[in-house]
Amino acid sequence: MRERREEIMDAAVKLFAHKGYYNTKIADIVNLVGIAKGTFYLYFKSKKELFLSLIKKQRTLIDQGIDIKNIVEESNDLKSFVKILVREAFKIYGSNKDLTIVILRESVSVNEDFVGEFKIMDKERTKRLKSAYSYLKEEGYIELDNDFEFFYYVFVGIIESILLRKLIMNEEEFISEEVINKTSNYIEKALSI
Amino acid sequence: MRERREEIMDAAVKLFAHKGYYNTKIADIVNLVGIAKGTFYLYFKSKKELFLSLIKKQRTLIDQGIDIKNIVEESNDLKSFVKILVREAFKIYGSNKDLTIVILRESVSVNEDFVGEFKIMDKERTKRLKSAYSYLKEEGYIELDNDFEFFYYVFVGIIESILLRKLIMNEEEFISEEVINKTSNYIEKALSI
Amino acid sequence: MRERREEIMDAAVKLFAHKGYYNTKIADIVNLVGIAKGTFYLYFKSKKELFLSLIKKQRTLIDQGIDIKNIVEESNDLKSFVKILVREAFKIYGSNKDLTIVILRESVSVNEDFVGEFKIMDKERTKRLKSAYSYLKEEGYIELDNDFEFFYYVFVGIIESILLRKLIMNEEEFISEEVINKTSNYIEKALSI
Amino acid sequence: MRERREEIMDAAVKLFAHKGYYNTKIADIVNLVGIAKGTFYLYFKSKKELFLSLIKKQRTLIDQGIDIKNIVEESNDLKSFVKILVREAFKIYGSNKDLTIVILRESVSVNEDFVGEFKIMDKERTKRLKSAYSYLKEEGYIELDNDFEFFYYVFVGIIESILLRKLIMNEEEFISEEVINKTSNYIEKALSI
DNA sequence: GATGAATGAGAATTCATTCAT
DNA sequence: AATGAATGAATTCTCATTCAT
Repeated sequence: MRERREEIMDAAVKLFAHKGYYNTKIADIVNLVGIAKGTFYLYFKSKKELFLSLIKKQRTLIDQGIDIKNIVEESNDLKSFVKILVREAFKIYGSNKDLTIVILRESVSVNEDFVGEFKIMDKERTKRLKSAYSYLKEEGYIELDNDFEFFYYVFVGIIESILLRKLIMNEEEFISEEVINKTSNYIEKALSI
Repeated sequence: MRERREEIMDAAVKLFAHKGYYNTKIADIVNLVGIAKGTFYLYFKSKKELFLSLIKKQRTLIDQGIDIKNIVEESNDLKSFVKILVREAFKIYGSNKDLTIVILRESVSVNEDFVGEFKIMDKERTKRLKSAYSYLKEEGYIELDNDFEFFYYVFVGIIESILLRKLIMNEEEFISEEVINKTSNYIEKALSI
Repeated sequence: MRERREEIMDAAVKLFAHKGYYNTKIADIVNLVGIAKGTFYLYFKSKKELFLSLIKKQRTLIDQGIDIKNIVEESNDLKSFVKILVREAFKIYGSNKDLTIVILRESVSVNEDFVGEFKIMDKERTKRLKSAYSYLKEEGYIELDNDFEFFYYVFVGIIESILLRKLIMNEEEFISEEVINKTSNYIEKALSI
Repeated sequence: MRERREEIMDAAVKLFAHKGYYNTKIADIVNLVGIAKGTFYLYFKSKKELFLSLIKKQRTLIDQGIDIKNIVEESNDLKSFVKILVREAFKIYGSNKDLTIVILRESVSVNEDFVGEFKIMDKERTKRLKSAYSYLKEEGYIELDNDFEFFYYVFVGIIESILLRKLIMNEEEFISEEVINKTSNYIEKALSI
């Protein structure tokens, strides 16, 4: 039998993705899992803690899934770098659709209890993108006057925009080669000299 | 004296922007305005109705502020077109910072009561961007194989990404000429042949 | 121009009859009259006072409309007595339909503020019926063992039952000769030797 | 321990009978039962639902308590029929005094939410009385020109009039043989040839 | 007399959390 | 470990009444 704690997280992710954090009640979650209310509190101190666990899970997934160093080694120009990065990103997000939806949605919202975690998340992403940025610049793959701030906006903005829409539309196979190609093409063009 | 209704909307926008819809209570709003609870309900049927009014206000602002036809007339290539559009967009959003934050944040969330309104908002934006897209294509300013879907992702993704961060960081003068230039540059490069 | 006070009472009666005391709001009343809320309180101390005035009005109408002494003089047997009484009663109630509905409905309900008034109303009716009862007994028109309690139940029960249904069904001309005949026939039979 | 749900209904009936639906607050009910507010909502969706349950309970009681077919079989003339019916009715109502008061009182009032239920109640009563009426006519126990409408008024009017007064006066033993006799006597006389 | 914006006490309802079993 | 009935603080909303203009 799967771990209770994970069962609960899975149910919660489904509900959060479809109804949002505030409209998902503990009652909904335990109903979906098929346990009693009290049981929930054996595994999570509170609804907040559950949510924090989800953020951490997403962090871990990305951490383990995206390794800039690896991508650097595999790529020999801006085009190939961006393409691999986009493919990796889509692969992770696409295999955790509901969790991705939850994070995308709630990360822009403003719950005092979660901002801390989301800031950490953002910091790590920034760190990853910064190392990518350094590499691309060193290699002369992107303009000298290209500053990191906008490098970040282009990457994050385009990818999140696509993710949000494709995931919410619930497109089964949105990580097609075509989408990866197009996405990386546009990003590459925006960033290239 | 300013209209009560607007006073309430202003206070609500401030609070929604900082604490989110769910964490802002009617009590917070009336305290900020300095009125009694009952007074709130003279001007709004409910908290929901207040929020819907805010969405409509944003729609109106954008509707009146962005006129693709005008921009088309004033521009003679992709570069100038994008620049004017970006400038106009930033001007509107920048002069209604809190409202923009509220809409950006809550529009990705999933409140059954609001999805309808947000869908309308998205439809109108799509319509605007489609007419821009048609013009650019007719004039040969963008690639033939550029499809609207990604045209939309690039525009919306980059702009929203910038807005969200700049607004939340509360940068007083984020609509500098430099930001407009950079933003439009990246978008233009992404879209150009 | 009609007296404001009466205008208000008329509007209130209409609303009370259709929606009941609790579901009729001061706002409804002033809207129907076409005056401001404050104006209402120039003529009535409170919603309660308005309602008490209505009860008193009904009392007055019945007081002035039903004169047992008169009916006694005009009748020469149980049949004629009951018939005249029923006719008079229906005439009064029928020409104040809404007010009658209001009183019939609210008199059985239990608002502490009104029980006093309704008790007075009941006392006066009891007094009227008692004098009728005395007369009928003296004349030997009703059985010796007929006690007043049931005499009262028969009269009040049958008439109220008919009134309630006919009024609520909103039968325009419910006070037809036929209804009067039937009603008095049944009552008479119930009471006769 | 008695069922919570029934405990709540019992407390509510007492309060509704004494103070009416509108003057009885959820707070009153839970105080009388000795539970927290939230507990109320574990057993009833709302105050309305609680009231609807009470109406249905009364319907069930009457349904199970009065069987016209049975009464027909046990009786051999109008007198005996009416007497048995009156006795049965008084027995049911008398053993659920408060509930009867509540229903008698609120059924004449005009709450949009309850009219539906009260109409059903009235329909069932009409059906019962109609079958009684048919039987009595077939057997020649009541006049040929006696129409059902007035048959209904006599029965319902007299019985409700007695019930309302006796119950509100809170006469402990109002279902005495004497009251049954008198009541059925009057009704019988009113209806007989 | 007339107004109607403002009031605020009070009511119904929700839901995360607890705890005795 | 598991349960689920019970809790009550917190929240939204209502509406009779007031009072400055």
